[in-house]
Amino acid sequence: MSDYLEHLSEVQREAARHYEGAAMIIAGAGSGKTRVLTYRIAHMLEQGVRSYNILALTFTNKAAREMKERIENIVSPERARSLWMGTFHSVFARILRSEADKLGYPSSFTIYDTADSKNVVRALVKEMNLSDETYKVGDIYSRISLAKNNLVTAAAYEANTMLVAEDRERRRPQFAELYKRYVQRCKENGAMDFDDLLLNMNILFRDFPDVLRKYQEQFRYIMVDEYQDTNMAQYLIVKRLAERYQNICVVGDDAQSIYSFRGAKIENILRFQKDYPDARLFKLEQNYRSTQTIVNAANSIIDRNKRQIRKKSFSANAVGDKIRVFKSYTDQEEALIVTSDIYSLLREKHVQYSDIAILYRTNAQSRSLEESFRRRNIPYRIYGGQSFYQRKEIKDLLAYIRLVVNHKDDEALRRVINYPARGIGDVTVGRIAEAARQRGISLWEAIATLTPEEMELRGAAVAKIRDFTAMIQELTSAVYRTEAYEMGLRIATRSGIIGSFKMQQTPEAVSVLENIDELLNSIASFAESRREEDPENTAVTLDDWLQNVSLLTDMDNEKEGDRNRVTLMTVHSAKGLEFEYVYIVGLEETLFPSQMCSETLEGLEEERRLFYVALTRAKQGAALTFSETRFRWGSVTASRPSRFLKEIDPQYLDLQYKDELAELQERIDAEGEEPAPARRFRPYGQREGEAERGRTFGRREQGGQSRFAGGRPERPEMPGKPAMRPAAPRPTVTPGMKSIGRRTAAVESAAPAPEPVPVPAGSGTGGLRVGCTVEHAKFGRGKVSALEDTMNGAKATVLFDTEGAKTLLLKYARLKVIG
DNA sequence: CGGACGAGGATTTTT
DNA sequence: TCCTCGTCCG
Repeated sequence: MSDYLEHLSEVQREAARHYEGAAMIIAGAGSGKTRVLTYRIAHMLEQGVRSYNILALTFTNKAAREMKERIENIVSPERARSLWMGTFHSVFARILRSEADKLGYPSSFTIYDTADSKNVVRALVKEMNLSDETYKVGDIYSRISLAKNNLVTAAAYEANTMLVAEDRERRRPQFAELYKRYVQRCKENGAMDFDDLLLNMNILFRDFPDVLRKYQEQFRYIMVDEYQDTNMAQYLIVKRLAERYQNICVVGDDAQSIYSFRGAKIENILRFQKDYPDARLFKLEQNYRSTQTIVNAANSIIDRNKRQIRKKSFSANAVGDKIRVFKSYTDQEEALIVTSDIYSLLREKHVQYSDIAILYRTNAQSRSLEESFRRRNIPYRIYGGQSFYQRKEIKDLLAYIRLVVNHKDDEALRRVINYPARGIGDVTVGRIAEAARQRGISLWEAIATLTPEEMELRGAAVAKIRDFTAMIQELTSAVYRTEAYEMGLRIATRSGIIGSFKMQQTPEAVSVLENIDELLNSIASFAESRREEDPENTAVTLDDWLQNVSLLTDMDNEKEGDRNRVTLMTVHSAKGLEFEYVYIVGLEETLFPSQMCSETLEGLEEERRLFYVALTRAKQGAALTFSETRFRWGSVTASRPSRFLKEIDPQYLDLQYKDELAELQERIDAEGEEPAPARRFRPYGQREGEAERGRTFGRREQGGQSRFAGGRPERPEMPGKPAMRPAAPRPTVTPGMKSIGRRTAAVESAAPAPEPVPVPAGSGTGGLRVGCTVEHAKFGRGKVSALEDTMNGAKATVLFDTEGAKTLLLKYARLKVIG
């Protein structure tokens, strides 16, 4: 236990042992940052620091969980138990719940995800009779988010003549009003959106000095990981918390800052030493992860960025293989090349599926890869944002749970009042909404307390509303005395959701039921892990679970069966991870770098950092691919190789299409550094303006926080809710996996014995022949009666047993060959 | 009121 | 292509 520091290099050890006072650790990719943080905390605990005095903020829940596990292994689980470790959002949600009354929220407030927030905006735009052309939901939402992240409240916004003038210029004069109503509506609904979690922390600390003081005392030691990706709101929270003891350690790498679109300010890390003049600076420059080739290649790219803290990242590992570059003609061929290359890896090096990752710029790119993997029996796992929770059935069930726990949640109520269909239509809901609006009460209060006459309801609607109200009431009364899983199941059953799908015998319905089952299972395992952590806490209720759920992502659930699979994810989600072999696909102009970002220098530099992040995920080897055409926006578009391919020092590259090397170089050269952007694809929202405005907020705010207004003290303090750990295990989901057919394929494909894949010329038909029996997720079984190869890919005419003859494009139809 | 059907949009990245 | 939204009819 005392030799744990010996696992560190000298710099690492120094950084780990320095825990009194401020410190900044600049940690290059693969420099053992997590290790340092882990040992640092372990060391503090060994030195007698109490675990509950330590706050460690990470970027993902997974990172927090893993770090905590490692710490527990070094010291002991008991000693590490009360560490405050988690994402900004989850830690602050926990604090806000216990202080909610001060800000006028219920402590069981709902956390709105992006989709919920957009629904609110959509409803408001409608209510205010604004054109949804000029007031595009996405634009409005991101502007609100931008304002919040820069601590500009609705009141401050309205009072800011400059911002208001800007909106007028942009023909969106109602924006300030919209913002105001949005905030109001969320509060009425007892809900906070993601940005509120940060903004409200600031308001809390600003308006309640005693509360701030309390947390300053509690968090005497603060650590922030991925500091380069913190935004203004996060920065200020940390600054306030650390003010008293100044025991703050931030870790980051400016070269890996990739979240400016979300308001992250790279300045925060650049400014740290000004904020804490006594701060010690540690630079971890040795990369222990990757081969020299990979590190050097990555450096050769990032060196092109102007604004950065210079550091010399180096590797003392093997030189390693060159980075291979593949070219394909279509995105499907690209997928095939990757597939077949994976097979060679498996054959030639002793590589497991789980050692391999495919990284791409946009989620949409996963499609062709997925398809190819499924066809060739490569087990894979897609990590895609929030996908599981965006499934309709999941959102529906969640809405029920939300409503049961928090009656004020109008969004949830609207969603479920007629789901499953129970004869409460728009007209009825409209009348209720009107009655509620007139009285300034929530929809729930309306249906629960008003008479039918007051809501102008008559006939069948009255009884239906009464039944619905009674059902919710009955469920609510059970929540706090029923175990979480049990309660979840009861809601799913009682609401009629399960019943409505059980009636249908379609494969879709079965799949929906499976998803619901997975959600319920995740509740069960959440409850279980909570009980493990805290044996005295016998009653884990559904609202405990709910309060965490919107902060979870796909990353947060890993199932045993998921172990040995190829990982598919966006570059953004790959941050902080590492793999033996990495494929970065879709290296084309307008895709990577993204069209939206490559028009400004800042944008382009961020894309470059993104590429740097992607490349440095690889330990042993990396391969890059690009395609000449790609299926985008519903049709095939031509694309050109990414400028990043040219930016890598060619000595580290191994082009796999030798005869065309010259051509490539020529072509890139001819096109110059800045290919003209294809303007026609540009959407309404003016990105440049957006960026400018972002800066405006920043400048404003630094000078005067006085601008932000917020909740005033209302009631005395209430006892806090028991603390929550971000440990809810989640079901395993392959996003986009809709039909059972697809799921089965994914599971079965865990087959061993990889076989070589021929790289075909016209591979469209994938083993299909006339006369084959096939299975289709929707149409069931059928017999192939004709095959045809067209420009668009192969087509098959299938005579289905039940559905008759259909002609299907093979690249879309998921046909399973049976015999 | 609710289901069927047709039109049109979708793709930046995430807590 | 797939999905969502709006309209229309039973």
